[in-house]
Amino acid sequence: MNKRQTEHKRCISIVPIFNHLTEEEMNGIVKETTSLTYARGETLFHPGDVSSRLYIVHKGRVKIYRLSENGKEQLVRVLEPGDFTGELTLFNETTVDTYAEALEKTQLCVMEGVDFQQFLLTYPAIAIKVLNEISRRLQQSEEQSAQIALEKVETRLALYLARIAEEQKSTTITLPMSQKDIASYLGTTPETINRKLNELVDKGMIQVGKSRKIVITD
Amino acid sequence: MNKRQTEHKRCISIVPIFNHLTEEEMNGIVKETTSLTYARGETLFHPGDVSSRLYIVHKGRVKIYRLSENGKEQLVRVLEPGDFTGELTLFNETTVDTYAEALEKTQLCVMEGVDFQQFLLTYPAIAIKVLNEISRRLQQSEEQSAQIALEKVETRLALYLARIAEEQKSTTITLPMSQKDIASYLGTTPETINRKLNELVDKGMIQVGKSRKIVITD
DNA sequence: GCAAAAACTTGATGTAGGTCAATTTTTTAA
DNA sequence: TTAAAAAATTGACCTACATCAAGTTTTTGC
Repeated sequence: MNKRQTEHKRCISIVPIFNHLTEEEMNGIVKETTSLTYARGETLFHPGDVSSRLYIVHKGRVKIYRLSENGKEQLVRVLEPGDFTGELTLFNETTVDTYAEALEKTQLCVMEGVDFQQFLLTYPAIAIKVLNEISRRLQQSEEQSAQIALEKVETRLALYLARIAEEQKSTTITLPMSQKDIASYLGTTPETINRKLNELVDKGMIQVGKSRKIVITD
Repeated sequence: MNKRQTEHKRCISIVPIFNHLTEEEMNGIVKETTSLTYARGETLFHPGDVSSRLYIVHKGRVKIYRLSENGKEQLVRVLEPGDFTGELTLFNETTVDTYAEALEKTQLCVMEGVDFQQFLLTYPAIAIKVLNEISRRLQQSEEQSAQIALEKVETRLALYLARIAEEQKSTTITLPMSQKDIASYLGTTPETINRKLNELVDKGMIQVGKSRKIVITD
């Protein structure tokens, strides 16, 4: 196995949906993937692309977002190492309808949709893992939708901070993105996020430190 | 095959994800399903239930919705005959977090999650079909989320009417639900929907008739 | 390390649409 | 068929948040 393949394998092996495979099976996938590297700010794909590729993040982070006709941005999701994305409607030739942009220097493994589909047919257990992951995302997306529709910005922000605290298993958290991106994710504006953060400080619920550090006191 | 089984089979055979199965395969599923009937307004399940069942609509319609803490409702989706729902995170024991309520007299086929999972392992092609369907839903949900976050109510309503027109393949449409439910679906209030409909009439873009009929002139 | 870019901050002002309330119309179910 | 319930309609008022603008601070990339 050459150096490039070793690199791919390292990528595949960290992906939750693949990580229970045997050595041999994993090598099978490795053959089908190629590796790509993007610099911060570079675009992986954008609406109109007809790619049906599966992207798996190896190192770095990728943000997935949409634009409205008047140019406003909605951040859909941020991919961390081990996460994947791509048009998973593997049968129908669908057009991409989101933007994907590297938030920092990012390395990905890429697989053609048709290969991935073949792979799922060979390993149904993986298909079910993928199904689980997509279902989880669907549930999250529907919850997000409901929150934007029903909750005030302050509530959404508080819920968001609580989730980050849970993810980071600490009441001292580092925001994983800029206030601008948080605003875009929560369906509001950077100014409002900033003001609401201040309100939470005034209410004694949080303290804000340098470089996106926040201590949750309530 | 007895009468009840025939009934089930009729149910299974209309579901897009199952309808390419052979006679024999279909009979295999039929054995695993039971039939349920609900009256208009009855609840199929609600948050807190730990059921992992798969529900397939045979006749009638079911609305899936969420409630915020302050009691406001967000309509997530309406299931028509052939549609399915259920916690598809088949592995992890997840708790239901939505309400499901029959919009009219509704007949469903029900399968236990564990049976369904076994089924997907046996027929990987069906797993991929389900994956396709869930991916499509995810895409729709993310689009919905972005629209609520970024677009004005008038735009959302116009897009909604356009989609209904496309679904019904006509510029004379019958709204599939009450203004109250449309409001809930679009993340606004019945009063606002009513006013925006009137504005569209004033602008000469639509005409409204009796019993939820609308003619789209623009 | 430094210049440029991006992110953050704060104030002033405007408005889309939410809320409340009361009436009329339509639908439902017995 | 009809009474009761639900849905639609309309008006008056209010507020959460967007928008615009103008600094200030932090981060980035060379």
